[in-house]
Amino acid sequence: MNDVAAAAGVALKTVSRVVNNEPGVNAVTAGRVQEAIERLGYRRNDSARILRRGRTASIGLVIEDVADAFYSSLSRAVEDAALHHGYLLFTGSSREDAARERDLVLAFCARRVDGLIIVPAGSDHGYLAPEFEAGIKAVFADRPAGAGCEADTVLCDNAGGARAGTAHLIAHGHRRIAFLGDSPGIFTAAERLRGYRQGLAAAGLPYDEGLVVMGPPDPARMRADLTRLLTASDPPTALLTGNGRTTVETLRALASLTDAADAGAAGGLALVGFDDFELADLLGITVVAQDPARLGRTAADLLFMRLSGDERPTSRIEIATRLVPRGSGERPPLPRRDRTAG
Amino acid sequence: MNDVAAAAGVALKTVSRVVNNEPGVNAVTAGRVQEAIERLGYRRNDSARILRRGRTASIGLVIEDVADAFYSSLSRAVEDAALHHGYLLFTGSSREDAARERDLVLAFCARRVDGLIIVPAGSDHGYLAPEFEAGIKAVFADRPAGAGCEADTVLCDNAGGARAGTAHLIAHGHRRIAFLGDSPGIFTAAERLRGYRQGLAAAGLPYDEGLVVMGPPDPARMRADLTRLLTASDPPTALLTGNGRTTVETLRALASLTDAADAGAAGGLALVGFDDFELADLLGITVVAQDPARLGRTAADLLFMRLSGDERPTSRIEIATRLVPRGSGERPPLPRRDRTAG
DNA sequence: ACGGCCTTAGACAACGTTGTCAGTTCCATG
DNA sequence: CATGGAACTGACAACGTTGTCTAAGGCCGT
Repeated sequence: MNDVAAAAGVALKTVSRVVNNEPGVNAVTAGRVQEAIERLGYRRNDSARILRRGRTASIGLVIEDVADAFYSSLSRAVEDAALHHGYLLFTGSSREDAARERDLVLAFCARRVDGLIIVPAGSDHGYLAPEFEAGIKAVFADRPAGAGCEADTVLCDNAGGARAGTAHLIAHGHRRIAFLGDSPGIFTAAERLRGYRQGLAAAGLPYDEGLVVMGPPDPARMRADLTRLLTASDPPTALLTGNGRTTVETLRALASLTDAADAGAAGGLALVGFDDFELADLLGITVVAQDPARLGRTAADLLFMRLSGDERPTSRIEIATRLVPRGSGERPPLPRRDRTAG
Repeated sequence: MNDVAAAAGVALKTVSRVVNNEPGVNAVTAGRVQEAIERLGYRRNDSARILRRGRTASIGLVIEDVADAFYSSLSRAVEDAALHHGYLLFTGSSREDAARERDLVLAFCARRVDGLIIVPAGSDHGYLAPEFEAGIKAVFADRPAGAGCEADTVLCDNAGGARAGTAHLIAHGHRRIAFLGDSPGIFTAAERLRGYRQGLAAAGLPYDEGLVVMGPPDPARMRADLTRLLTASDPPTALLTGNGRTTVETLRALASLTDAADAGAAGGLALVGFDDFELADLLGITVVAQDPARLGRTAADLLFMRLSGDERPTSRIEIATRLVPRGSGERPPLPRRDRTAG
């Protein structure tokens, strides 16, 4: 900018005015400055601008994994909102690691992002206190913040969705419904388990721990668990899977079991998956659909309202789920076979 | 930092040394400073640091759409590499819009990112010249830069993959193979068309323009085009689809056609899809698999080599594709039916 | 002709760091 | 005891902007 000023024979401040389209510069002078800018290929240094002005016009987004369809949809919604407000977006994946989440968030804060949208992996967000003190705004998405951290939160109606999925299966005649969820430490997984239990209770069905399997969606582990479930003395006739990855891995496991000798009840199992996924329509999989784009958009809207000075008490928004019947969830229970004869 | 210095009764510079773990500070002093830092909740301002040091330890990634599985895999690989090198990542989606790509890139440059990884949407990258002049490093991924822009480039072997897919179908007896590609203006789409033609030529088969349909994967348009293709007098017995989205929409269209009255040859069509996708295994879809993670990793590696001073001439790397047979591509041609009798 | 206002332009400090250099203290050594 | 050097600490400028304040000149009304 100094060079431009020298080249155009004006003061630094005049160049600044031209660059920022500030009024009060004579058209002729502005033209001369413009010409110098182009001749020198000058581009404003936003780092200095940020330092001087105190606002960075950027926000940070911490999700669990960009490569996951749910989070990449969310990501895109946030990105659109950011662009729309003229903000730039830092992105990082926590990979379900609380320390990594913390490092990312603090790195973003060190860059003085104006706001954060966080899908928390950890359950302790005390580390944010000094940042809040310093005026950073944060919105939690998909999962609530850990205790002692007051912030806006946007969630899916996890329990409600799981309850609806369970009720749907029950309405189609199922009495033994297994729940396959992600690690119970994950908020959404726990909530969906809760909804499943509510669904059973509402229909007067007993809760059987033997029908519940939880853990990260590792193919080998899931295949083993499914085999165990289906070869038990009183196997389930329906499955409720707890998230997209789990649903997909369940389908893979079921396919491999159907091929194998110990196929058992795998063939006619009813299935409802929590979270929609690409091609579920073609595969005829009934799902409880979330709306990750809406989740992201809502979180971003909240954040930008805060950034524009909104000081209302923090809110907690739940986004409704929608049951999409596609066939797999409407299958009636298979008549029980005597497995000892198989 | 000033406040911390005052609180600890030391000079600014000493605090700086402590914060940056520089040697030459007495343990006792360091302790006092540390204590003040914690008491005041001080966090270093990286904006100022960046301004002073000239390096931002951040890179910008411009892709086509985060919500697309191919790009989100690529994204994740880049993110991992960035994190590994201690860099932060700006992300933005161009949405296949050259102007948006340009705006994003320039915004990143204004923030003085150290490097860029770009999946170009536009074909003119003259706007980058001043940035290169200023020392920015850029790597193009998935598609080459427009004319007059010398930079490292990492591509898939698009033509080779399409050639292999075509050869695969020919090897299974097909003679009339349709190609369904994305808009011909997109580099990868054009390259894949080229590979398809090479594949035909290598087998001595004629190139029939009537068997080629290109355009953005819009469901309605694709359904109409497929219907037209399959109800023609001499319909194809096999399809080669040009990317993930196209494959998926083709499957949807085929499913809907099979339901409909004018099903025609849709049922027994062989299909090879360019680009692998989630659940292709369960659906039994033969694909020419790309490796987006490797693409991203390679691009990031190249970039970080440049950032660490590598001055070798720019390179252009092609990543091999891999044909994954899963059933749909191994179906023999259906015996031709006399459509006038149908 | 003069004072006041508006337009345009520039000087200067400040944003919060870090690199450079200089100063102080203290210990070991001659 | 004097001296050299190592270890530690601090003063100051600079990074490239922008906000504030002041100055110069032209125009208007009186």
